[in-house]
Amino acid sequence: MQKSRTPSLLIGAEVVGAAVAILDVDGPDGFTVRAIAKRANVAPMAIYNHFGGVSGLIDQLWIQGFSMLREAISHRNDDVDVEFMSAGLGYRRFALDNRGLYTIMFLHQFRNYEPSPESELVAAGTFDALVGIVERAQSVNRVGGGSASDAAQIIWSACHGYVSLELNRVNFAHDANDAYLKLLETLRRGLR
Amino acid sequence: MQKSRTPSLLIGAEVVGAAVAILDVDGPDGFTVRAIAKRANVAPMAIYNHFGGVSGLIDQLWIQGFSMLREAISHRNDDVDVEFMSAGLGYRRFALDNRGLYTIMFLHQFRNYEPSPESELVAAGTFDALVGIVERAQSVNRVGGGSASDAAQIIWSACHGYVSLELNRVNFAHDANDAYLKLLETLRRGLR
DNA sequence: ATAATAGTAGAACGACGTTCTATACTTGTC
DNA sequence: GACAAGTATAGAACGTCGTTCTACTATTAT
Repeated sequence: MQKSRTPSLLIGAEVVGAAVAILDVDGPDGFTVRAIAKRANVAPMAIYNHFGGVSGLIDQLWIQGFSMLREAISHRNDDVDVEFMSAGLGYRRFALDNRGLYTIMFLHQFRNYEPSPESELVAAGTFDALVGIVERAQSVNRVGGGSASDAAQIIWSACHGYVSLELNRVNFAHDANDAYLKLLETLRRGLR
Repeated sequence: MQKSRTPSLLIGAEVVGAAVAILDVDGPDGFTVRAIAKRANVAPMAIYNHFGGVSGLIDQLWIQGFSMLREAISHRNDDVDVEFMSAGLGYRRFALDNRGLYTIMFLHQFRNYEPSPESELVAAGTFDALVGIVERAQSVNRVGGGSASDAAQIIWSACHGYVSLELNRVNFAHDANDAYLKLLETLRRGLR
């Protein structure tokens, strides 16, 4: 017996919300079609009708994650030092506040999933936002004159590595907040 | 009909070898009990008899990985700059040469797997090796006088982040080798 | 030669991703 | 309000997964 139906237009949002909630709480282990559908009050088939399967759903979450990350690191400021620090702090805040999305983006290789070309483009756009920050810092000689891409890759690597280890509970620092600040300062000094 | 038997003493090594080989080539997707057993010319049950299940096998690989990583970053040298750089380069070389082990240690959350307390100890020991390098650098004022653990965490974060993104093909640098060298130099300058 | 040890094959269980089908709720149109 | 089209639903089904159990047999030690 069929109890009720979720309107077409809402299904996408409900499923995405349920998927994120499950990832936040249970991690990849709880991320199953049946569990997501149940939490979204939706039939398992809905995930296939609306996203073309689990890979399509993950792709949607990937895109949402990189879009949000781009916003999280983008805080234009005339003081490039302030802009750099708030980008770095924003990166970590995004990861800690959106563990589920960060898991999809960086922490887990989902079965049979490969990011679509469109998803790769969004990720590249997020990276470009960071390159922009570096270029503005270079224009006032706060960062050395080498390749902006290389410097951006270095910054991203360091920030990602830190939160990645932190989320996996592999942080031996005395104060996690303080150590991250030190990391950002180290990058700023080192990149001069 | 039973064709032949693998002697008890060899089963462990055969299974570990097969598991690593599968991870290296196929990644986590190919990492199944049946596939590992087949490649090792062993019965699936052997994994349960010898390792107590998949979790036990992963634990063994985790321990082997962190032991090898410890060796890979440990190259005592009177010149602390040389020691630092060879540790950094050794870290990346280990990751690139042992993608399967690195996947288990950092890149994938395996279903129902939590590192055992013994495994955590080995990982902590690897981190301690890095702390030792930092302390020797501090003793000759090549690294600032703050917490050695914090500095080690920063270095580990940056190196892990770089190879993690690189292994996931998220590297926008023009020359991956060159950008990694820049990363190490940046850390060295920034940590003064 | 005999007995203990231990690796083997194979069936079985529940849960997974995925596909298919028939049903019945919703929505838009007359 | 009646009707047709669209679409979300439940449920069965397939193959594969981790895991457990059992009967069998190759190996090893006595």
